[in-house]
Amino acid sequence: MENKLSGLGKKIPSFTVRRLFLYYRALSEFGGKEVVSSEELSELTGFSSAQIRKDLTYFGQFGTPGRGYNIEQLKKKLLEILGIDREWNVAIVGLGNLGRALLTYQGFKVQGFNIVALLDNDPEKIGMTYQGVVVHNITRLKKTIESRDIKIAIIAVPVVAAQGVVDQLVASGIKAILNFVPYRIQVPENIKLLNIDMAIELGRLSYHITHQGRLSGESD
Amino acid sequence: MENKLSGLGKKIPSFTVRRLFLYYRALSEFGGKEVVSSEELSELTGFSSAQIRKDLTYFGQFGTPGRGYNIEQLKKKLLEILGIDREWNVAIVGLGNLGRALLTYQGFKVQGFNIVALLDNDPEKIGMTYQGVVVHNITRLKKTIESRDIKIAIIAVPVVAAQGVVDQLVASGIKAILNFVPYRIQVPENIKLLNIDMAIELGRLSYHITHQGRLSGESD
DNA sequence: TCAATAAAGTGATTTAATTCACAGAGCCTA
DNA sequence: TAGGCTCTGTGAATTAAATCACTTTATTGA
Repeated sequence: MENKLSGLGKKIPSFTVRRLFLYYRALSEFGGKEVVSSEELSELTGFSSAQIRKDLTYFGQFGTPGRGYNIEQLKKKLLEILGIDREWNVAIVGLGNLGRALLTYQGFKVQGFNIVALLDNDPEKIGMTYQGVVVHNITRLKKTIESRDIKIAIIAVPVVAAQGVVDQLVASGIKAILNFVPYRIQVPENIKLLNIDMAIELGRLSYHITHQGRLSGESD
Repeated sequence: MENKLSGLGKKIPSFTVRRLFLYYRALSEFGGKEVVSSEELSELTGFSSAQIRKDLTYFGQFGTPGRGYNIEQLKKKLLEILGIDREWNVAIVGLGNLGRALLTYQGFKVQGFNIVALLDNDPEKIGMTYQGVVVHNITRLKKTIESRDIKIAIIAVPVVAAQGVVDQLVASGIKAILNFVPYRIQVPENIKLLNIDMAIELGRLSYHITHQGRLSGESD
């Protein structure tokens, strides 16, 4: 248990990581105050104060009993824990409407995710520049990923191309993939794959409307 | 317990609803076969066969012991359960890059979600037509939502505008909102709000890379 | 018509996540 | 500098979800 910050030895619930990010965001909206209690952070984020305290203690003891948490210090710790105390080079593969929209999404840059490479297989797009970044032929994927030290890729290609692209990304040394393709992609277990599937979410919404008024206990 | 299909009386886990959608998608990829067992569906979706059976029995008994599930019949049931056995009118509020990309996303239409209204407050955009749909001034929100019988809205506006837009949507009788704005929006509890927060997901990816090799038990 | 078999359905168990509730640590005031 | 107060940190209890493992039921072939 040498290094508390790493969360070594304990199993961190997946939801804890999500929440840490939201704590960070909430803290960033604070102005003026120096210290915040778990109770105040609870009101701001909607999570229970007990949960906030427990989430934080997975990684160490950051608070002062009787006082609360020093805001700047806690923000710094959260940045470290989440690994966003640095910049990341990111590639987008697939420059259809969604891929191009993601490229312009400001939320990424703010958090230090820089989109430094674009890849597509459409001859019309190869060579074009979007937001100052040139589109390369997907055949140059490995070279691009390696030379720019890219660890994170966002994919927004057609379903039929998705698994092939991912296989190439994995072979190129990518570590994490954000997948917008509505398809169950396979990756080796040392690679982190997160899926954003908008169709599922719409399905959940229509489920909810359809079952309104009944206790169908869907949360989140 | 009159109507099993509605899930009345039981509490349905939120993840069950997600999975039902994925079962439906998997079944749709089947060709030729008439019947499928929970074991086969398990291989196709990655969820355990026991979980699949349990998920389905929340809504009734659809299978035949010793045989499996009739594919066409099960697909039909899943459509009903999810409420996607019909078409939904959907509005997009906010036509920045993301909003426009969502408009062209084919995945929506395929599942019967028709984007029939676009709303923005930018004079440059009002009156323009995207994908055959005219952009209306957001001041006409209520009128638009009501006249087109829109129950679902997708919002992709700037953070500062988000809560205000949602309040208007709620006042207009919307039932469900898919929110792409990285902000914790408040809604009355009879309204379903789902958030897609891409920054959180990137945060999770960088967390994972940063803590690689340690047991930090993040799943999904 | 009757095994044998295959797979659904489901109560019991296990595992994971959240909440509870309180002991103890640091701060402030008199 | 003691005493009260506040709020963290954390085991214990609870709740929720997933898995296990057994029972039941339909089907098929002899």
